[in-house]
Amino acid sequence: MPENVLKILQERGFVEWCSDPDELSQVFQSRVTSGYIGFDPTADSLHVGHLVPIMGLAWLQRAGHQPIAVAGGGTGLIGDPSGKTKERQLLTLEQVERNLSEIKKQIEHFLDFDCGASSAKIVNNYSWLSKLGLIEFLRDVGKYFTVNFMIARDYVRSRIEDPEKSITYTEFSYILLQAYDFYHLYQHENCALQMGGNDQQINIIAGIDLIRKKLGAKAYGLTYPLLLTASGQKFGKTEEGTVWLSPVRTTPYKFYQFWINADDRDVEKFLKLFTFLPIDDIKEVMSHHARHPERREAQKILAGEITRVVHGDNAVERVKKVSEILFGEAYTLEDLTCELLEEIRQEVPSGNVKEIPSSLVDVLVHVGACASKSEARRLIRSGGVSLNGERVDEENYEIDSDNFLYGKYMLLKLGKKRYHLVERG
RNA sequence: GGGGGGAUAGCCAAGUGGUCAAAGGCAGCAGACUGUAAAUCUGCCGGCGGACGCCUUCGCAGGUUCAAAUCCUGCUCCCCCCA
Repeated sequence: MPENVLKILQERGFVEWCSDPDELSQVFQSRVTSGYIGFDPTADSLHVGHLVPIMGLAWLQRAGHQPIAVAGGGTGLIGDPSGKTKERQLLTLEQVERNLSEIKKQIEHFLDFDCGASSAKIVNNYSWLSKLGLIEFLRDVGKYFTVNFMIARDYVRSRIEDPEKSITYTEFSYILLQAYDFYHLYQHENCALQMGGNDQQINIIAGIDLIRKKLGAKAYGLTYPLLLTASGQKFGKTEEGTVWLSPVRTTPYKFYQFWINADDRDVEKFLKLFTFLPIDDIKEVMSHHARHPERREAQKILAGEITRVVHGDNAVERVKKVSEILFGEAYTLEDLTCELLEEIRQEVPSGNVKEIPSSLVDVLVHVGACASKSEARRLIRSGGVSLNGERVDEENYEIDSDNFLYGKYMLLKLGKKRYHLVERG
């Protein structure tokens, strides 16, 4: 018997808005229900910001319902103007396809595609949107929306009123396509629920309206809260940029570190949103954490759980070990075994250098750790550089063979958290 | 159309002929302290070079001067007031 997943989602902080919570709860309890979320194929990888919707789908499945991930292959060719102040660059068909195949692999880590009635599905809206004729579209979809409704939206109106900005017909039409998606899925996949970020509320409502007007049927919508960190930053960004799920874009080590660095005030929220731990377990973790916040137990569990799902068991073990050494009590040369260095090499920026300059300053520049010699000197002078675990206090430090562990590795630390491994090639 | 004020480094903001690469604040970087935190304290903070030096900056373009962010001329943009 399927469960009322709405209750679970609410408990875990996934629900910002729901079109009809009471009725939707009934539906969840009475039958296996399909719900979908759209993913924009604007990049070849998802990032941590996408984890909320993905986890939402995963919970749906765990409660016995069917998750559908809709890849926006068609809508991605148009571009959602929601929350955007500028016209977007259109993606080419090839770009969209390439991005989609990568994104699909990432989603597959979270969803089961072979478990009977609640098997997950990935569909590409290009497959139906591309077949839609213009006349047909204007008569069968466009007729149901007034321009008055479409320009009432703030971000549309602001772009209409500001002559500097303006909005094209293409982007203006976007909402109708998304509404049509929902309608199509309702008909062909029996999908009665659309979920999305809070900025998607109006687009979802448009779909619900279209289904009601054309089919006289009832569909439901649900939005997730937009995440901000406790310190007011947009969730998912670090100084170095977006935290991606792709190990090519963000190494598993950096990914793990991102979660380890979560603010105490955010940890509980994150554990609920980004792990499958039962609420009671999370409560227990948090009560331990409250007694000894300095141990970062909650962050460690959070980081371990998510990294395991995204990057796998092996990666977690490796990344934990590397983190322990790099951030543990001052490590000594003996700790830096050859195997460990091999692993560190995979997790931090590293470079294979043929001809090693003789001065540390030059190495720092050569390896790309510092932009100029002046910058390198400044960093050394202020005590921010250490070599194989020992601080360098000499501005003109000269490199020699002894600095290379096992004859080939040199571990540089820049500041508190940046590492760079130089490999002699 | 008339009158007044303004444009300074990533941002805010002093400076009104030399001592100005330019006070102060914020942001940023690093160190100490910590929990790989917050707060606090210290140093750095236009660029480059082995810290003296060189190069590029004070809206733009010219000019006066041994010397200009500072004076003069023209231009561009912004704000306020009067019509």
